[in-house]
Amino acid sequence: MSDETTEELMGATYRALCKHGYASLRMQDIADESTKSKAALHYHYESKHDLLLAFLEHLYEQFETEISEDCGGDPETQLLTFVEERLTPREEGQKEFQTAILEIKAQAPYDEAYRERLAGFDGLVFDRLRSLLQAGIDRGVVEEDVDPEDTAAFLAEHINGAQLRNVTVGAPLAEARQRLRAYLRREVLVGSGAENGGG
Amino acid sequence: MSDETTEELMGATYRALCKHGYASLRMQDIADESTKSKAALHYHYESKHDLLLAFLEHLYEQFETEISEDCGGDPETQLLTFVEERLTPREEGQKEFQTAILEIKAQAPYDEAYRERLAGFDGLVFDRLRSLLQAGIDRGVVEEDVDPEDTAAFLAEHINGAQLRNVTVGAPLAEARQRLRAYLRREVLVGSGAENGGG
DNA sequence: CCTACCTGACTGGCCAGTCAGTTAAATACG
DNA sequence: CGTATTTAACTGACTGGCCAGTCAGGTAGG
Repeated sequence: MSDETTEELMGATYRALCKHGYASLRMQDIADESTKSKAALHYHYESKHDLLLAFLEHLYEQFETEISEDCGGDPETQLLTFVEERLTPREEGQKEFQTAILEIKAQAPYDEAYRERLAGFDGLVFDRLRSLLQAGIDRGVVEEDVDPEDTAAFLAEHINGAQLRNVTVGAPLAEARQRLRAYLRREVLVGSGAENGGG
Repeated sequence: MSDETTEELMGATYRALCKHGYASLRMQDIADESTKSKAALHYHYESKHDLLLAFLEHLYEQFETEISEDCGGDPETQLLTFVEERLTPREEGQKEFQTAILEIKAQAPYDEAYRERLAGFDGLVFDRLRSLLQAGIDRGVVEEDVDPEDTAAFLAEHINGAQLRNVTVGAPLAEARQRLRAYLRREVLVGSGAENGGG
């Protein structure tokens, strides 16, 4: 299959997921977002499941590239930016897409292949957080008693939770972002936290 | 419909959800867990969706009762217990059930009725956390600069995230529990946190 | 004329929901 | 009291729509 075709089908899958979500996604929906027919999808991919796995793989590679790009500024800014970026919808349809991904996450326990791909994403986020925290400690902008491993996991959890709570009950992401920023400044970053005001 | 029948069908729905999850739950699966036939379910409930809503309602009432029961001990213990209880599978099949609920949460954006029920659960947890924090402040076991509203939301988010990350990528709940406990002791509770050890 | 790519039409399985009864218990009636 | 009638609670068999996946071709480039 040509790179062009791959790219088109991955794009169509993205758009279809945004429009319809995962649970009610039909092969026809993906075909409708592309210039190809439903049968063409089955020509290129063995099954719907197979296509979705390829899509996750594709997404992983995109994310991997993207995540290593935005390396501008000091660790403090980078950490704040990275964390808040996870909680800020950027493009059109980003929110719908997050929801679709959440649906896939909820399927992970029933599907090892999904689980593996999703573990990849989580690992990327976790590693990034950990290395930013470590860099922060090395340069003295992150508190010395912060354990990068623990804190990275804590942050990864919290980002997940904020997204989930936003999707589930409509809790505003902006507020979750503020709370997490406050946490970072108070607990993690040097020079703006609790040690300033004792009470 | 008799209370007995209601109870049986709600129980059957619970067991079926544990066994099959939400996405691949069939009316037949629920019937199989009860002494009734599939047609009987349709006799009592207008549709599958209707039955599931009734189930969520039932669950809400159970949870509401349960949550107001465990009112033993000081606010500190209660807070720690409550938070950690959310991150500790109790009964058989609790984990599977949490997964099924997560699947429903992921459907909330497409289904207002689900969203309302789930907002109810979230509200129950949030209110409990907030009042425990307030009680803690009043009795001097929770730091005075803690905002009960913000911290309750932060905790609710974090609990959601820990569960999600556990289900999605198999991150151990026990570790998430420890991290959250550490957070509470360090940031929220008086007398065991950062102010003890400066370096 | 062969291969890669693609299509419209079709098929088979799945499953929510329906329907035409059946049973048993309650209620009315002589 | 015994018998007729109604009603609630069911059941097994069926139906109709949906959709992933198939297939018998078609077309264009090498």
